[in-house]
Amino acid sequence: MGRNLPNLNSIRAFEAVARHLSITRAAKELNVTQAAVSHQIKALETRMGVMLFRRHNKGLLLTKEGQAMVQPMTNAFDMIADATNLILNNEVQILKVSMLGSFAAGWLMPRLAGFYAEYPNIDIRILVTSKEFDFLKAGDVDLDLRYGDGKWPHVDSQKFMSEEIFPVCSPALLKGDIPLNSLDDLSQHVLLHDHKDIGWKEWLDDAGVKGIDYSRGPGFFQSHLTLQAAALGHGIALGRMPLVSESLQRGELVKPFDISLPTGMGYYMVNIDTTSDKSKIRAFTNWLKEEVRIFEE
Amino acid sequence: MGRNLPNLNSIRAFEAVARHLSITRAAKELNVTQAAVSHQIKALETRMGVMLFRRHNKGLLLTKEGQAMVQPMTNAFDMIADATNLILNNEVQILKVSMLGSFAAGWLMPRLAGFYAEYPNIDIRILVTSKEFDFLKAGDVDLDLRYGDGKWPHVDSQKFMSEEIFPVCSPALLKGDIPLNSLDDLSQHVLLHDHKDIGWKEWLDDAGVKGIDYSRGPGFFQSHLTLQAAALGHGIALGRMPLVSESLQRGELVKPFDISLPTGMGYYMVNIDTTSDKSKIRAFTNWLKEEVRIFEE
DNA sequence: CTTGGCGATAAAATTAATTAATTCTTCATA
DNA sequence: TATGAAGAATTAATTAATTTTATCGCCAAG
Repeated sequence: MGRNLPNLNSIRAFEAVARHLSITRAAKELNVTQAAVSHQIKALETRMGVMLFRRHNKGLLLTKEGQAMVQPMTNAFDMIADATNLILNNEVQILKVSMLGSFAAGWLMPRLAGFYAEYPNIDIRILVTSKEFDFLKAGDVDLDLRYGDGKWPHVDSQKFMSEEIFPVCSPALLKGDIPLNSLDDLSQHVLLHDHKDIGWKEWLDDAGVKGIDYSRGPGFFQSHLTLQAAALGHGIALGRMPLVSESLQRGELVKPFDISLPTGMGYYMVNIDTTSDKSKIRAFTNWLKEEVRIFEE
Repeated sequence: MGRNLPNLNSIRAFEAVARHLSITRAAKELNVTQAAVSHQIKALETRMGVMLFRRHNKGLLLTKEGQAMVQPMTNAFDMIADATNLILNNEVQILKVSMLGSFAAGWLMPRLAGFYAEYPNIDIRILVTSKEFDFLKAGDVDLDLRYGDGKWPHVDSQKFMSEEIFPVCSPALLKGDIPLNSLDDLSQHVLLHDHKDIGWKEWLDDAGVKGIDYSRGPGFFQSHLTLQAAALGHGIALGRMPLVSESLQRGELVKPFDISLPTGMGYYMVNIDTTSDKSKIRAFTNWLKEEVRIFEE
């Protein structure tokens, strides 16, 4: 059906300008600059070979040709919007994603509202896993956000974030009696440990700090508890980067030094349900990658 | 009216694919590659968070969601196309353009069909001028395509093509008894002259040919007659580039050498009617510039 | 087994859209 | 009249979106 459609984006711009009779206001509605809309209108007029607006003292007026276009275009766009919204509102998709609780609480959850706003038809169900994803119970999960080194045989994974570690402590500790200005001051403080492979030893080595007994201080079996202890001012913990994001954001923890060390570990997306309906998964993974991009810049 | 419209180009691609139930056929209709349409569909599905087609062994099938979208989208695009065509077919614009007859015949006319095809609502009326455009009678011309050096005081002109000169002769002459292989062979031939400032002397100087009496041979008062004489095999003329374009195209004349000399003269667009309805003028001048671009590449 | 048709994909290239920074116009007001 | 404010137009540059090219994989028909 060889229709001879004009450029649809120009038409959209035209329709908005015609409703407002103002390029500036149309630009606001379309969330672009006034210049962008002006360009679109000019291009459309050139392509049609007809002026659509009469430029006037105060504002614009539609020409006869412009007049004739407004109503059909408005109707057409309403139609498109209605059909789209029907699907976006009625067809709620459920996307089941598994991940570590620490990742959910420390990084993902606070961002998820943005996803809901952008994809009102996709409902994310978070399944919290303890350590490694249990393949045997994988039947009802679409996507796994997995922590590790990416070396899982026969698993098609895609990295989306790298882990980094750096010291964190409560802001009160910084203002306390014991100074924490130089790296050497660390020796005066309690070091809090978690039970991960890369820890204080590696960070101190990387930072070039010598003569500190990196093994002293209490250890916790969950990173979460270590961070809590740090937030309570009990000492200095090694924060892990996506995980401490929220605590830093809220000011519960601060970064006394700006030296951070990649641990070689990271977060990976693993597609579990390889059957149909890839679109909801793509929608989520694209959004996730974009959030990471923003987070890291 | 903050509608939440999806990307309109994807929607157009979707509508075409849905009608054909084939990406390849839709791509043909849209005059793009199959890959382009595939990308658009994927992007739309991702953005909607819903699969619109079920990929099948043979061809595609619409999903429930896809089904729901087709009819409204088809209607919407029909509406847009109808409104557009109404203007394009009913509102015929007349654009009056003046130019030298030699330019019209030698370059513009054969291309004009392309303009009519692209802008069915704009009717070009060509007014042939003899030498210089007569400003006193300018009232009923929108645009002047003027030949010269561009130095017209108080005239807002924009160059769109440069003139170049080079020898041309009839193809029969090349096959004749007198050879025309090297520049020196020119001395064996009749040189045909027109009455322009830059001519055989300048071209021969530029080509580094010495010892040829550049003034011998008959002269004609109109370039057109000079070229006609050359086409009849009466000798070798200096062709001027936009003007001999058609004769070269049709094979009436050929270029024995590949040395061409810019004369410093050229063709300029001069806006005469500065009042309203710039769009038809822009449509024509944009098209003209594009034709020149294609011509010169 | 091959072959051919069709869709998906990745990377690169090309186009189109957008912005930032001005400029131009047209009043309204000092 | 100046002067300034508000909105549209413009230009050049940048950024984003689209398209292509080339290739792969799948499946069905020979």
